[in-house]
Amino acid sequence: MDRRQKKTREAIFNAFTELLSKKHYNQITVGEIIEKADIGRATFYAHFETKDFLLKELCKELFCHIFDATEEGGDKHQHIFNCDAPSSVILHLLQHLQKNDNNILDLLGCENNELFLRYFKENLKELINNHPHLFGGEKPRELPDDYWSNHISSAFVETVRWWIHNGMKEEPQMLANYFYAAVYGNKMQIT
Amino acid sequence: MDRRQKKTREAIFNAFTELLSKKHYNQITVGEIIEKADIGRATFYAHFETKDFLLKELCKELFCHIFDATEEGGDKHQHIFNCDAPSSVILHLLQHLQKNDNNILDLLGCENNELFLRYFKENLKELINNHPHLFGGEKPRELPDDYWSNHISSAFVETVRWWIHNGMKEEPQMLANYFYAAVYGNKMQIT
DNA sequence: ATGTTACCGAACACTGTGTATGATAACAGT
DNA sequence: ACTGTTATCATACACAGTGTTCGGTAACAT
Repeated sequence: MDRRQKKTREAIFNAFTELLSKKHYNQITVGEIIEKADIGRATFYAHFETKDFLLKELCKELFCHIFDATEEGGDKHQHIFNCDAPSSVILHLLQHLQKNDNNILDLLGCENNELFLRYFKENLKELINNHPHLFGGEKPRELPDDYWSNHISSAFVETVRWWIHNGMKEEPQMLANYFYAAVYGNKMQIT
Repeated sequence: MDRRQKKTREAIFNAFTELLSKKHYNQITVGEIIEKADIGRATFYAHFETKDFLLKELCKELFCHIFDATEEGGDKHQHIFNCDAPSSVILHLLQHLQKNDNNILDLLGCENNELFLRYFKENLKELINNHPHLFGGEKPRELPDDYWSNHISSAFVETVRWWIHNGMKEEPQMLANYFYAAVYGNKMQIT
């Protein structure tokens, strides 16, 4: 990719991220973005069709980043999906969030968090559908698969939301325990 | 309240609701609303400061309607909060939704459902905080109160979301069982 | 050296917002 | 029935934001 393209794309993302952490998405104008990114108006529209597309691209990059970095130098995608201890996947995710790479927390903590959490949940649900034991635990017999994957993916996202909303005082370890206690009725403990 | 005011307010709500069921909130313009409601532009702004305020008012009315109508001629607010069988509260709510008073389902089913479910969840959570046994069941000891109320209110809203998204094929009775199985690990059954 | 491509800046048409005005008609109280 | 109040209307308006166009310039790849 052309060095210039990469540069402006980066500049747009940075400006957009910074603005998102300060004000609500709806109130951010393209004018503000290009001013902060210091690029021309036409250039912005050459990269992104609309503000909505920019947001979607940002979400995609963030989500990919989270799941790529979760495997810290391990055997690539195998690590997270076919992990020996599925119960530690959630721990990995939470620890990764805590490190705040890419300023993800700024975005999850601000008033725009709905935007990202929604996107996050949808992808998470899909992952769970493809890898039912991603988070370990057993589904109660009488529940439809889809209901259950929806339930645990929302439970996870809601755990994160609660965590952030309360100032992230708890350690990831504790959070993971909360999650398992709420979802699996305390039948599983992380050690 | 002046008969004229009531009329235009009603007209605005109806027009807005109809538009919401057809297109996304962000793409609805004040112009469309006043045209469908057949009122003057200035009149709209005499009632609602902005489109956002209109939405908030609509949410408020819907939520109040749901919780008022849940007690069907009973002993007023006592009925829902101090119910003999707390496990039937959720059943009441689901049955009420199924009846689709006020076209609530149109709004929950359309692409704007995020808007309403979010509002619904927040109020539900507050209710649960004030009436911990609204849905019955026991909280696992080690969980903070707030985490738990957040968990079950989201679980309920997510149940409704799943139901709607899947065409509402299940009976409220079945849905309630799903909810209790997921949240309380099947320790409680509605009879 | 040359052709390609990204960027700039400025201008532009267009859509939507929220406000102001003066006239009209429905309302409420006496 | 009379009167003052108030909600509504139609129109016009200033303003902000969107997305496009175009000719010129500089960075890029070969």
